Amino acid sequence: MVRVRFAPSPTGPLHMGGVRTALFNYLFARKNQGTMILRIEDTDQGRFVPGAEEYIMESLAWCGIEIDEGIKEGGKFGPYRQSDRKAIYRQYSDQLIESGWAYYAFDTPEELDRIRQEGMKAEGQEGKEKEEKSERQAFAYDTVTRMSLRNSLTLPAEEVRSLLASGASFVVRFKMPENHEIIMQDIIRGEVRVSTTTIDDKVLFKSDGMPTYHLANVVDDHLMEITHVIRGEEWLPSLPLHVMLYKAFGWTDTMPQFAHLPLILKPSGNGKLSKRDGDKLGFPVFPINWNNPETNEVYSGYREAGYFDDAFVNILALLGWNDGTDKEIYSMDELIEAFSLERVGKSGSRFDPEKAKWFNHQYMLLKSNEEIAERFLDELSTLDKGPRVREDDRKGLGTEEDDKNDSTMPEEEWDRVVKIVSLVKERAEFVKDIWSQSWFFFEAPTTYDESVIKKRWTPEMPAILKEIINLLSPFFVIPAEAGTLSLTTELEESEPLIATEYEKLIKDYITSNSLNMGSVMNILRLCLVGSSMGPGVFDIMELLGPDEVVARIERAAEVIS
RNA sequence: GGCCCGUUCGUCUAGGGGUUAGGACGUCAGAUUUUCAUUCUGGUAGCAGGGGUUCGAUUCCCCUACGGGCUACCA
Repeated sequence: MVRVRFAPSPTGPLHMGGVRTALFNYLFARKNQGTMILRIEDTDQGRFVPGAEEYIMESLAWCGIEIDEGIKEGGKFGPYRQSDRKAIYRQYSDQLIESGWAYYAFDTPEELDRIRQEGMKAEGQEGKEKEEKSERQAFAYDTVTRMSLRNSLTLPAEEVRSLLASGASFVVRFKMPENHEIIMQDIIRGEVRVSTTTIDDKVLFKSDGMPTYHLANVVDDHLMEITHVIRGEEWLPSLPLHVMLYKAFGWTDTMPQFAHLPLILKPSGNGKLSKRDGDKLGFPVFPINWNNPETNEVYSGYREAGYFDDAFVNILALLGWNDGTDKEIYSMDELIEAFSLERVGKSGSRFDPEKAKWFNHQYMLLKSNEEIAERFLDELSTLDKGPRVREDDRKGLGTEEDDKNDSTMPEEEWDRVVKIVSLVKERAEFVKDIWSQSWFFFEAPTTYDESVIKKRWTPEMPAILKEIINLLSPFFVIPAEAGTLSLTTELEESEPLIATEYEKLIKDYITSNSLNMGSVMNILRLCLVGSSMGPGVFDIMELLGPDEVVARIERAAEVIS
């Protein structure tokens, strides 16, 4: 039975690299009918950030990453928050001391800092004689230095006992064996060997009574019966320690398998993508908006930037993984089906925001017009733009509950929006682009592109436009003389013109009068849209209806000439 | 500095001892179109360098370079 965990620390928002780690855990779990666990690693009380835990859960939920065991979901291996498991760790720390794998250390952080400083100076002087630029050897609490520091290895047993009894502050350190080669297996990287002489005596248990990541992680993974540890490459350097810990506890037989994922790098410049990048890079690094409770700053997320949840997951999945085919668009189910850790690459990947947009565009095309229309209307209601939905109708529009297409919107209006979406979505990357591609369906242009006028407008144009108006007037929905009147009865009686009928009407007129197709069409577009953009002129006419088309032509002719 | 990991077009990547080194994004050009865009077609561009091993290395090994990670009583 496969059991994996995603174990973030609630020190702030999760960034996209963290989400990808969660995703790979999830895909692996589902692929193997295993269990996905969310464990909150909050052993550093100093770095606790309010709201981060909720943020993590909401982000994963948005991505469709389902948790089987966790704080909210429960499970037999709880609690799932390390601060709630505090009582557990002490006994394991004690166990290691009893078995000689760990020891008490009484050096204060200040003392150690001072030693580090001095070491730097001493090395610097020494280095001067040899090589000016030689860097100092960083101090390490290790197999050689530990014998000259204040700990239960150097102090008389008596003194250790009285120190502990007096409540002196202490930490527990792992006693890294000397000169031992640790051979590790990583699913992604293969065999990794490290000599223990290069590893220092890591703190396992802090003076505040909490374990460090290393202890908590190993103890919890063991207790929670984790079978595979899938985490970022930044943990690879501590793998030897963890492996030694399993050995020290006598848990080698049930030690999980490890897979260290390559990192996601910034698109330009150096380094891995980091939380601190915030919005500096010109694209979001967070899955959903993050409101920093300390500064009240808001950092943008993919959700709010307009990315579809499935597109975002797809983008993440292909950062460092592929199934060996040319396929690039995957649903979550397809990802689960195709996923394997063996096909995760070894090298870090730079994130390409341009390609991310392309992915979103692909999902735009894939989704139904109705789904896009709903999102579009939601977007418009927050922008306070768009269809002339009456005030009382609009009330029903923005509310969260209203998932199905807005019942308060008249059906013809809804159909019209869907039609508009179908016309412009192929040229949109995000739902918000749909407005900039289609606003002229909802409001008449007030300005007219000068360059088009300059290029296409001729003295004969007013007469030509007049002729076109005459061509269309027989199809008015609202008779010119009538005032406000009931349009329902009129609508039922006359079928509105469709695009091909407009096309025939106008093209016939143009050819029979041997006019220039390009000029007339472009001027027509200019009248309707105000510039040279948008879908086919006849499609625009169909959706606008003859009354509006004529009104716009009249207004444009007046303004331009 | 030390330890560890990595290195195929600008980017994401496939491939793997003998290939015209494949795809995608981007970019450029052409075609289509009444416009912008889409779309289509085509082009551009890559095995970090040096040594081995081998009949033959981009592929295997070593070194160097470069990139990245870690080096806290943070995770």
